Amino acid sequence: MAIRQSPMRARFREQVREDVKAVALEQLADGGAAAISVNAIAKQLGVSGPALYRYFANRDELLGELVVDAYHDFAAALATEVEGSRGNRLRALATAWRGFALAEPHRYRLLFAPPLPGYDAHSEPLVAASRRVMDVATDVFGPSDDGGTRVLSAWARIHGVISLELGGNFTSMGVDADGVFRHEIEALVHDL
Amino acid sequence: MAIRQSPMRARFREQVREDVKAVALEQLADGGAAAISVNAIAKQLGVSGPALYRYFANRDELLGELVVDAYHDFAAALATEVEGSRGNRLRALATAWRGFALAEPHRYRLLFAPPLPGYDAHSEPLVAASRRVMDVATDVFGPSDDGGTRVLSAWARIHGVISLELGGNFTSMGVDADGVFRHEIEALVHDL
DNA sequence: TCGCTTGTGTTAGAACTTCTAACAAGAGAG
DNA sequence: CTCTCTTGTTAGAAGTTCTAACACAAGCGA
Repeated sequence: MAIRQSPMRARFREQVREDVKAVALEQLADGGAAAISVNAIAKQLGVSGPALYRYFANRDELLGELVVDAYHDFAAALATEVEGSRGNRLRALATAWRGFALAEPHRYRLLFAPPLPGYDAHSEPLVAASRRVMDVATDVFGPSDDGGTRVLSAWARIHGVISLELGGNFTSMGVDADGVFRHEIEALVHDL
Repeated sequence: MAIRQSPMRARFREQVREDVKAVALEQLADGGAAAISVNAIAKQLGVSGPALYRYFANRDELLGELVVDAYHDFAAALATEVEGSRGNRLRALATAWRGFALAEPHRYRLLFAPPLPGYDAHSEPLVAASRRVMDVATDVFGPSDDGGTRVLSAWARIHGVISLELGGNFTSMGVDADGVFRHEIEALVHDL
């Protein structure tokens, strides 16, 4: 089955897949990854349950595609912000980074706290997708002479504050998240 | 119902709750939070399904207790390591931190990437539990004169590398996690 | 135009899940 | 001994993912 020679069919399939993912993103936005239900998506699209299994092998495949998409959008957001920046590019990178994380926290979590039980961070499309983010970062920090340690260190520092902010660890102890983030970024800029 | 005057009864209840949580931790260890099933726990304990709802109002309450317990154990692990340290206490803190995260990654994730849909990071017991971790950190970094920014900054940096390591972002791009962590810690020590 | 293949939808249902309701039976207190 | 409180049971509702079997429409070849 599924030789799928007709380009019309292929286009249609792709369209349906996009629709499914769009609804899944809505469910992700309010409720998190656990709230994504194949059944509910089908109902909202006006089709009935198992129809969607013609387009996705299973729920995990759908989730996996959301992760890859999120990586792409994240990388794109970083790239456009960095390229359109007139001032310090590191500051631009960090700002865009946090902007994405705060605008779509559940989607950001998808990248760094994968909820998939049998999640494999080394799978081909995932590594390729995450490399795009690395490329943007490497572009900002210059070619890595130390095997990427400097880039990853900066990555870790940016992600660290944001991760705590998303977890609510700042507001729960009455600390100004904005202030901590700015402080951290200035320290980062200073160190480079 | 449930005046629960008898201390024997109370002890028995507490014992059962501990047993339930112990099995839940097994399921958490292999499979993550999503793999925790009330039904499966009951089966493994030799009782049948809904019996456990006499001890936990629902699955979320059980998950919530696991989070609080994890916070306590995490704080305790940090405290004993820091106190028993002869050398640099910051290094000891960071080492213990990473040790806990690598030994029980799913449990660590429970702390910083809560999987509960209606998760409230500001709930009383949660804030209290996380404050214990803060106390240990504050003890290492000295009294906070800047509203805790310095402590949280260090917290963010330590958590940042570990979070990326747990996510597989290092190995997937062929970077030595050990090296990045050591580099980050030395930088942190140097900055203070 | 006839028929055949391919794709896509349907419903039925298996095997799970959480969780409620009703009931049975044991333990402790008076 | 009795009465109440607590804890277990089974039945079942409502939900989930996902498979199997079936129906139907579209497009292509003869």
